[in-house]
Amino acid sequence: MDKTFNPQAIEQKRYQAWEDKGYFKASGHGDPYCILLPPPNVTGSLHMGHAFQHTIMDALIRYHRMKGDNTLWQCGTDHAGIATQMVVERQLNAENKTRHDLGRDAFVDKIWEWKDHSGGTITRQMRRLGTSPDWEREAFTMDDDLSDAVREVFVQLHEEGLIYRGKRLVNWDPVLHTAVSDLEVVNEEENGHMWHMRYPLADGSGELIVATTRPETMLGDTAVAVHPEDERYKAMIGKEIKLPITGRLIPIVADDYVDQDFGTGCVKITPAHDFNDYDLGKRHNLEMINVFTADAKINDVAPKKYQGMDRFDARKVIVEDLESAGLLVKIEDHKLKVPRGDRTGAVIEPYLTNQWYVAVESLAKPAIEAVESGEIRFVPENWNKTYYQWMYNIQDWCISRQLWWGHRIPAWYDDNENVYVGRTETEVREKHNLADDVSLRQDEDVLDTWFSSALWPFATMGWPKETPELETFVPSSVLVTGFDIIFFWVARMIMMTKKFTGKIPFKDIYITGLIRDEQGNKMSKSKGNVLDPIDLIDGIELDTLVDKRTKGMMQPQLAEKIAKRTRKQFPEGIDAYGTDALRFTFAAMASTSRDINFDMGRVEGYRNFCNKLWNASRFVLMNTEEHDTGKDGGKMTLSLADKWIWARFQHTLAEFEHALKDYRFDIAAQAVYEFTWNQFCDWYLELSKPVLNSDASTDAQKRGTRHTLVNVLESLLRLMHPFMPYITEEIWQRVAPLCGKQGESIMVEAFPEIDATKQDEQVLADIEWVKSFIVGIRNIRGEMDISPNKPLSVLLKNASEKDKARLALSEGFLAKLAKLEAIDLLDANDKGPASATALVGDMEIMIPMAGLIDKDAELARIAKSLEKIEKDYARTEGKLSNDNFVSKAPEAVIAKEKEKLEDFKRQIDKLKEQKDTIENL
RNA sequence: GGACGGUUAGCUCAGUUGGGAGAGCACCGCCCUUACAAGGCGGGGGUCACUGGUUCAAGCCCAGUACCGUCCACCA
Repeated sequence: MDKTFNPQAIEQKRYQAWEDKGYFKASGHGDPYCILLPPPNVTGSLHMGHAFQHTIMDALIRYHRMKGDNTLWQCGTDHAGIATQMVVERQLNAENKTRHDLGRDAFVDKIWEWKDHSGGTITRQMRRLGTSPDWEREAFTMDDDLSDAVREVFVQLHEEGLIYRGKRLVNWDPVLHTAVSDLEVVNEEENGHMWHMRYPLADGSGELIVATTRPETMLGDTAVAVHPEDERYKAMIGKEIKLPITGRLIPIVADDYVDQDFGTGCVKITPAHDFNDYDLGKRHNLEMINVFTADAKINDVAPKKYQGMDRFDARKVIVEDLESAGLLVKIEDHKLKVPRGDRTGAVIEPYLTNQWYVAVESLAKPAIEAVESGEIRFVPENWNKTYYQWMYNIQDWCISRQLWWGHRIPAWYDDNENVYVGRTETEVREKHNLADDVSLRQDEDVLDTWFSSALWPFATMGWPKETPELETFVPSSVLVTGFDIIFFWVARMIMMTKKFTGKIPFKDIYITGLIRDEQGNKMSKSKGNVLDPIDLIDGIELDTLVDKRTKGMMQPQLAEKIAKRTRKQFPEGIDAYGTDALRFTFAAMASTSRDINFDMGRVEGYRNFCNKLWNASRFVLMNTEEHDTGKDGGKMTLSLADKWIWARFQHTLAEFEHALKDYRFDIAAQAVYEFTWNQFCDWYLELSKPVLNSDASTDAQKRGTRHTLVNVLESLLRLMHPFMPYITEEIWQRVAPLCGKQGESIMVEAFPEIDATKQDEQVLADIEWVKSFIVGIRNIRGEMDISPNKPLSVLLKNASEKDKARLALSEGFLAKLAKLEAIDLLDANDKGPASATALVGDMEIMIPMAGLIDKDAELARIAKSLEKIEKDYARTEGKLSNDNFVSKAPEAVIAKEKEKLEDFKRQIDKLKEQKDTIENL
């Protein structure tokens, strides 16, 4: 084995072997355990959020697989309608072509071509991360099976009247030329203006001043609204305005919606271009005049002058025209929320079109109940409030998109615009008795990508066919995902799965935190703070990293700043930390907090941890390979340390499993780390050396220690495997045979089980005694500047029978670890020579000072600990002298305090005694 | 406007039912001790944001304040 752990050397070959052997498939026996991978976009590449969530899912999957469960990780990718279409369109644009040059069929073919060729990036990267989903079941939301499910759901919902078509105001993306759902619109506050415009009354008797942030929409105004109680305008209700520029006559209406105190108290109403105006228009039966084209230019309803102008150009011209007509009162600066498409960033336009909708109310009810009843559990629990808040106010879902890539809506129209819904055109004709010569054309639109994602829990299991998987793996065990898609995806899966299977889709929903940069900023290309998980695994040169962060930016002017910051933060580039270190980092950071600031220092720390494990294993192997490890029998005597490390391991194992049950991966990781480094390496390996290296040890003792070394390590590797699959496999292959194990791979071994016979509190206490003995001496050495190499003779004062018994059990350990050449007991009344002392319970360890220890230094050391203990003593005494405390606190607490007090007292007495002795030298 | 988080060591974060403030990194000192310098041994460092309350006892429970953040809705 190399002296330093080198992840590159092992990862690839191990993964290939696992996949080739089919270890990722569900075993078919045991309790079902299933996780559904949130299907990443087929266009996507692995980002830190994926890597984090996939690590957690893989840890759970590997754990349950090792526990013997019938474990399935269902994976796949999402066709990601808009994202994918945009990627391929950009490629066409580069060739100076548009999708319209190709036509729909050719364009869709082109996307499939792209998918076959380039769609595998993210699944390749998942493999680098060591994830173990059942790749043979990998699904794609546009696969035939899933498409069948989509059509089936659509038709059934339509038959029940839960899918309908309607002409309504929708969120329209004028760049993509498609409707989008509410969730795909992001509202951000931006600086804008408020224009105050004069609207003259038709009878010439006066005017109203309206305030608007969108003057160009005045072309479509069909009313002016005032509050019914507004004294200023009450008299004008019912009169007409002569709309400037168009000259149309529009009514003044009264409506509660108007806020008297905002703006002028007069609102221009444009029902075709504003959601609130739309509602108001319906209440008042107003005309709806659409003045925009699909790309948000002024259409031919408007006066000739404005036709064909972009909406923002038209705004300028209209404001100018109003101004020159003396109709512009003033322009104020005004902050407003601007709706933008989450994909394009284009300002979304409320736009009147025909779309398909899902009526969600009846679907939402059982979905809410599933969470309220506790059948589905959010972890952390608080997320259910977010879920309820949205679900209680849920709006009908616009599911049609004017795109080419996606599931085409299974609806056909005849020449009279009658609509027929069915699984196929043939079915439609049969069902509606349409003769072959009736021409039918299919709806041009496709479905929202999230429509098919909503079916993921059952469509991937074969629905609508009745399959064994549907029976076994619905509901799945846990959904691991981010809070950003609770509405988009989680809620809709619950609704659809309840509706079509009658079952819940998953029992637990573990909501992970969001990975941010070390300062808490969101990682984004424009901030130039994105980390690629693969770069953390493989490492990356500084120049390459700078290139990656600054190439192809939307705002190239930021490039220089980003380059500079990157060079400052990573002067040497990024080290190759390896998959296991990265995974362990993610596990260790997965606490309950909703934001996770990714700290490179931790990756480095856990890389060091891998190296520590590697070298500890090297030590174990050096001392066991080609030696008798007791695997074939033979008498074995276990040392105190051997028994202790087993007892300690039981604790760690219990803590790990308990933490995993609560999805506290941070606690689980911490437990493993602490055991491995602070117990196994720092103490047990050191404690094994005296046994292995001493001529006085018997074969049985050596065999016992070797057996323990190799078997504890082997168990530990299995414990760690879910977090760190590669390094544990690599080492296990060498270690397992020394334990007499024949298995092919650690990943199909059983997870360690708690062995009650190895839980031994007495042994744990004994080693604590040994440790404090050794630490006491090391402390004196450290503070008194006594070289660790200098052998010391120590005297023990006030040793009890128990101390003596423990001494007998551990003399070899003490001699070696504290580097002692002699340990002698003092008689009860012998004060002994002037010494530096350490306390182990009531026993004093004395290191005679003669020629070794400076008087003042030792006095200072005593003063320091005396000060500390006296403070503790005072606090405890204060408590116990408080009548309220003594009369009201539980007895156990009081007893504990009393015990503490006595302990402090004893320590103080001994320290004072020491002080006197030394002062009198 | 509504909902939900956060504030603990220089940094990133734990702190389970209230009962002697923790980890990693960073820092200081000593050490290349035959697994590991990506290491070993020892050490320093915190008014637990603030105010008040409950309690014998509060980082933890309650009320309020300040600051930071997220989501939803939205006034033209």
